[in-house]
Amino acid sequence: MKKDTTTEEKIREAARQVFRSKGFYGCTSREIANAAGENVALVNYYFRSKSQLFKIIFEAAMDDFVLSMVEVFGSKKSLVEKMRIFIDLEYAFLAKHPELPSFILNEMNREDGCNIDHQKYFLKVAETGLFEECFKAQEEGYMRSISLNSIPLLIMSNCHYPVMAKTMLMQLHGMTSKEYDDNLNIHKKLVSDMLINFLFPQSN
Amino acid sequence: MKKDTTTEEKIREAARQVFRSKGFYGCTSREIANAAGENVALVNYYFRSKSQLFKIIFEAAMDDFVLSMVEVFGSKKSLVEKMRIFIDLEYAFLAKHPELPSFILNEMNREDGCNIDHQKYFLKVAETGLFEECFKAQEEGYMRSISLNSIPLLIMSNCHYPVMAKTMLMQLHGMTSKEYDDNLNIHKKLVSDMLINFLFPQSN
DNA sequence: GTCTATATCGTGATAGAC
DNA sequence: GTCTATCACGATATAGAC
Repeated sequence: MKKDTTTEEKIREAARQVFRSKGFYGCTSREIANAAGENVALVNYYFRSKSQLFKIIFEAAMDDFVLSMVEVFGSKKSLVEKMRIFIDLEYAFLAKHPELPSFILNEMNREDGCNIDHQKYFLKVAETGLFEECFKAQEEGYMRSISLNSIPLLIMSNCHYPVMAKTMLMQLHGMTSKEYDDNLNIHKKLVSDMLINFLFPQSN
Repeated sequence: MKKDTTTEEKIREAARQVFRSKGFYGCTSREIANAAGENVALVNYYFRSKSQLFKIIFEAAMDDFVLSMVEVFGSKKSLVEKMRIFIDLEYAFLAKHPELPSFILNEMNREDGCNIDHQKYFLKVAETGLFEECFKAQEEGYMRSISLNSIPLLIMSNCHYPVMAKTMLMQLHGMTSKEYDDNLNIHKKLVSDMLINFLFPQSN
């Protein structure tokens, strides 16, 4: 079924998994090679260096990271609908990629940030017209008049943080992983209601 | 003015600063020694190893982390008042220690988590009686009946994430550090209003 | 393309002079 | 207590045989 995955693909996939869960400094080239079932020489043969390989993985992660935002907000639904759908999709997406928000934030904060042009990714979000649409809705009194900067921040805070803090929350409440997952589902509904009610007051 | 800070204190303070901003794997013993204006031998003379030193710094960070929660929620005010005060104090606290939430979450997620008993810190939060008080308020219809697990999560999401995501937000909106700080202040008010309105519906 | 062997460097930690 | 010198190890990266 797996078909003929090439050595290069095996290494890339292993790097993806290892880098995302441990970060650039948290792992070694050998660890990636082993995870791929290969040796270190091949890692450098295909990708020249650990840094180069990381850069590829990070950029792919940024693509994943902004893709879900862009897809939903670029669609033709009403703003409230988009918001609800986005939160739902984002929770589903993060259930599959729980390490992504921490990975992105941490690696963006590294001094030695790999010379990556982060900004181009965020331009994609702006290009969906999300901000213009919110501004218009605010003019019409349909949406609460708050800073446009606060809107994505409210959404991301309430979608990303809950998955980033999994370990801490399990300790705080003495939960198992299963119990945490159940709670996350309940929490999602709250977040959705709270944000919609706050951002679109008359939609009660 | 600085009085006689001992060598040991200088190293501890340097370690605190470096570990918090870069994490355990993100820095070296020599880097800490240099930051303290001393050499590596002294680091190990006073603290035996990098791991031992880290453990001390991490535990102090956990104290800081839960202290603000415990202080406010252990006080004698009404629940709504506590909530508003807590959010205010938390934003002020995080303005001084913006690296703390990322540091705690990241280091707790390390496999090699230094044999630290995290749980005892979170017991302190539970011991304030916060959860019982919320439960009682819910019984009385004063507070929205949501899972007790979701309450601290809503608060932390909206207090911690905004400071953790500083770099990303600056890129997303093309802001300077100063502009980010101004926005954060505006955001704090929104968060406060949103959470209070959601958790205590009749307090409008 | 793939492997073994190796060069080079930086790291944590310590020995030993003062 | 403090420093210099050094050890032992593991890291990235590459040379060179196959």
